[in-house]
Formats: sequence, structure tokens, C-alpha cells
Amino acid sequence: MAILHEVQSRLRRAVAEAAGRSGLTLQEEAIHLEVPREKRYGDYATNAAMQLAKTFRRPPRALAEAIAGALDLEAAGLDKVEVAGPGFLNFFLKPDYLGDIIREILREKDRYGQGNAGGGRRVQVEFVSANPTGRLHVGHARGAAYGDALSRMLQWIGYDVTREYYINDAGNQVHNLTKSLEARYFQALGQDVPMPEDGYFGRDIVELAERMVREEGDRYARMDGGERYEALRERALEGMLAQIREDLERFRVRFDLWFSERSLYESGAVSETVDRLRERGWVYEAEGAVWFRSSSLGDDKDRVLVKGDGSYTYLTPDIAYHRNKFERGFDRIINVWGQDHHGYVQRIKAAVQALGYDPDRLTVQLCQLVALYRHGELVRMSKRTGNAVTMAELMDEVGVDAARYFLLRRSHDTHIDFDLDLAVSQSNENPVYYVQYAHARICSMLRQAEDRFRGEDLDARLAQSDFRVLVQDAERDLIRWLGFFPQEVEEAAESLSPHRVVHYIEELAKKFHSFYTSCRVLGEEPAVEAARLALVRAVQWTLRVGLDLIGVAAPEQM
RNA sequence: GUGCCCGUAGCUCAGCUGGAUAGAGCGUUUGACUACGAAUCAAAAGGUCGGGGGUUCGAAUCCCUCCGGGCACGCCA
Repeated sequence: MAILHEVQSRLRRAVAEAAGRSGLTLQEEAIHLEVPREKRYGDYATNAAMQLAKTFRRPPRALAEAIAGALDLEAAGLDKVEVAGPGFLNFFLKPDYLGDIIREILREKDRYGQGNAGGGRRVQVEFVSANPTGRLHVGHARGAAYGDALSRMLQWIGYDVTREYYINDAGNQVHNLTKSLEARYFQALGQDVPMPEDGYFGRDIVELAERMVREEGDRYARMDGGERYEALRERALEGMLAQIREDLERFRVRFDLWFSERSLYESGAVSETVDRLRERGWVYEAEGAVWFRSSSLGDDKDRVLVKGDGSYTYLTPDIAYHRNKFERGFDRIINVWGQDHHGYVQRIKAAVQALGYDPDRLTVQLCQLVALYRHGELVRMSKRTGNAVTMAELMDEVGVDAARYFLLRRSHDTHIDFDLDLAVSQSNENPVYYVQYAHARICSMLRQAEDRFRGEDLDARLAQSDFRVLVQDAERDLIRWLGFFPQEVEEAAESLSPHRVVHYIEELAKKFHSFYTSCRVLGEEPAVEAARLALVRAVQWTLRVGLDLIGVAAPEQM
């Protein structure tokens, strides 16, 4: 268990006991400990006295004084306690816990911060799920980075995570894709065939058609219509998916399951789902169509499930898919969608509820748009016009590390302005390098110290240092911050906020650089050198873990 | 028109689920390399947290309202 977690429990227990001795009732769990912004307010503070003031009808400061007076400093692990402001209790920890933090990290190494808050519960994260009708673009990259980092984090704190990509390989857009490929194919054979009106005009389909002509000649042209349609459809899906998979792999994103929409039709799950809804009384027929009475479950209006021509709307297989997710028994289901799908959330939640499942087990996280800027100008992206800025281009231009880092740096629900020039600039303006540089700097130091520890277990050896020599502000700030990591990761994961990990490591790098400038390491007297090397090593491990959680590399040199 | 998201320093954004004097990076200004990587550090200036009301010991945070921006509102997917 993380050191600070123990420190906090001990403190809470002592405060609750002190309150008890003062004739107050205070549950340990109800004591909210916070880290004050300013150092002079101590390591931890609590507003417990202010909370109690109302129930006991006494001034908060008097209550705080009473608790402080009754507090067993030794049992609480404190140097001192102060009452401040309107009735805050400010706690000043005995500094020996700082050494415990370093020892814990050197023991845990690349598992530092790993936890079991998830308790093995099963979570499914569905993300990207772009239609296989073209290359992935920058918006998908954001969803990919977000979903992937989220999955890594949830896994890290003990959830059993399944990453899933839902392939829309049935329905109208596949039809349009097939017709588009057909047209491009004939064009590639030199025939003047017009593109379908709803076709996909992307370069990638042209390229696929040309490749097919190169590799397979006119064999599709010789087929009869129906046969050709089937073959081209398979070829198109296969081609598009291969491309998508390739882009994602390069972006360091892998899925446990690629779930096919078509499989829901083939297994009969789609029609079964409509039957199920009907049995439960959520379906009616009107104007020649089959409707879902979603408006009585919070949706704006009722939705069509089966169109007048007998075919299903997009919604219906999607409901079937979500039914399938719940049938697989996930404790929690997380969908990562683009902001433009937000109108869809209520519909799916209504459907989940109508099927008898708990809609609160489903969370839909909407990623806001990404606007690209190059040379200060907005770069428009449009899949249809062929001017799309694809995910592949983004990776070509700024690299995977910078792309992931910038996309994850901001909360998923805020609009991002992505400055391409900044992301590639190898300068102090670029936060990716700032963090990576801290890691590379540490590697360089440890390389130089290597000969002192030849043949020894570096971490075990360093952990034996006497950490009481670390008394500088810069050292203690840094160690304290290292100690926050496990809790920070847990909170970031539970609140589905990878950007908090980014902020954490950025702050860690900042504190490290600051320490580096004010505290010499190599060549100091042996006891100080050893303790500082241990600290530096602890920072290295923590940076590695943090960077890995967001899928960014921790380079040994730059 | 209806619904969702957003509005915090010149710019881009944090703000730990209600706490103390609202933070960071960039940009601007000033300073620091004859020892561990200057892709770095130290410091300064910069704010009526969109406006107005409310809830309370206490609000950037919760509620109402207005203003401004984005997105969505198909028997498309």
C-alpha cells in the first residue's frame, strides 16, 4: 500500500480519536484531508471542525482548538498541528515518511502506483469505432489516445479491461463504400464511370482501386453484377480495416476485440433485440415503421427501429450491440465517442434501460473537436473532400509521442487547438520534450554513476541510503510530489481523466529540474550523493510509469 | 427554436468533485552555463474566473437567468 495512504489513515484515525476525546462525534471516513496550496499551512489540512460547527452549534475555531488539543501527535505522525483561518486544522508531518516514499518506489520500480481500487471488476472500453470508409483522421486520433490511455490507467488500478472497436461493416455506408470502390475500379481501368452521389471521394479509395487493378487486373470487371458487388464489398472492407489497424498500431493502440456489426445481423441478435423490446412493451408500429418509445425514457422523441422498407436504422444494431455488451457481464461500460454523437447518448441509454439493464453502468465520454493549426492558420479537415488531415499525416508530421501527448494534455471535453509547429519544435516551448528531457537527464546521471554500483542491484543499494540528509526545500517538495503519484493515478483513472496524469508528470519534471539546479548530486559527499541518487532514481521510475500510462516513450537520451 | 458542451492572465489551458492571497506553460521583461545534459533554472509584470442574482461560515466550483461560442437535433450512418 502506498505510503501516503498509510500516513493519511493514521492521521484520520488520530483526528477521529481526538474528536471523540473532546466529546465530538466524527467518523474517520468523513474526515476530508486536502493538501494545502501553501506550505505554511502544513502537509495536510482538514475542514472537519467547520463541518462539525453546524451540528454542534459551536464556533468552528473552538472545535478545532479542542481537537488540536486532544490530538496525540505521536500517534498521528505529526510534528505539530495548528488551527488557522476560519477553523482549519493544519497538520505538519514528521519528515521521516519522506524516506519511506523513496524506499517504496525503489522497491516497486516500474510497478509504482499500481493499485487494486478496481478490484478485478470488468470494464469494457469501446473507442475509435470509426466507419471503415476511409482513413482515420485527427479526431479519431484523439479518441484513440484517450481510450487507450484510459484503458491503461484503469488496468493499472486493478480493473479487468477489454478494449473494443465496433466495426460498422453493415448498412448504408458500406453500400456507398462498395459503389465508390466499384466506380474507382472502373475508372482505374480507364472507363468513364461516375462516382455515386453519396460516395466517398477520399484518395485512399482511389489508391485501393489502382492497387487492385495492378495486382488483380480486370477480374472484378468480368464478374456479373451481384458477384462483383459481394467481392468488392469484402475487398473494400478488408482494405479499409487493414489501413485503420495499421494506423492504430503505429499509434500504439491495440484492441482486444474488433466487434463486427454484421455479426449481429448474422446471429439474429438485431431482430431478437427488437423482439425483446417489443416484449417489454417499448415498441409500437406507426406510419408503416416500427418505433421505439424512447421519449418516455428521457429521449426527445421516439425513434424508428425498422424503416418502412423493412430495413433497420443505424440505431437498431447499435442497441443490439449494447445489449450484447451487457450480456457479456461487464461491470462497467465506457463508450468514447466524438462530440458530434452527443445527441445519440440519450437514445442508447434509453434503450439500455428499456432492455432492463442499469443505464448507470454505461458511461459515454464525448471527445471534443481538435482544430489543427499550421503556421498560425486553421487546417480544415474533411473526410469527404479529400483534404482530410489524417492520423497518419499527424504522426508523420509530429511523431507519435508528441501527437499522443498533445491530445491527452487537455481534458477530453474541451476543444483543442493543436499547434503543429509547436508539437515538432525541439525547444523549451514544447512540453513533451520538457518531460522527456527530465528523464534523459536522469539517465545520463545514472550512467555516470554506474561504475560505483558495478554488479550490484542499484535500487536495493540506493534504498539503504540515509534519507534524513535530504533537507532542502527542493528535495522535500520533489519527494512529497513523488508520494502523491499512486493516489493521483487512481483519481485520474476513476474520473476518466488521463490529462491529470499529464499534468502530474509535467509538474514532476518541473520539480525535478528545479531540484537539479539547486542540488548537486554527483561528487557530493558520499552520504548525500547516495541519497540524492536514490531520489533521482525514484523520479526516473515514476516518470517512466507516468509516461507509459499515456503511451509516450521515456527516451534514455535525446 | 429545443437539447448538450464550453466561457479562468495577451495566447493555450489546469484548478484535486465547496476552502485560506485563483495557478501553469507560452509570449513580454530581467538575471544564471571554466563540475552531474541551458531541450534547463531563478525572478518580475499580467485577473471584476463572460454579466447578474441565489444557496452558506466560505463559490471559478452547486442552482437560476441573461450574453457569447461550438455541436447535435433524418424512416443517414
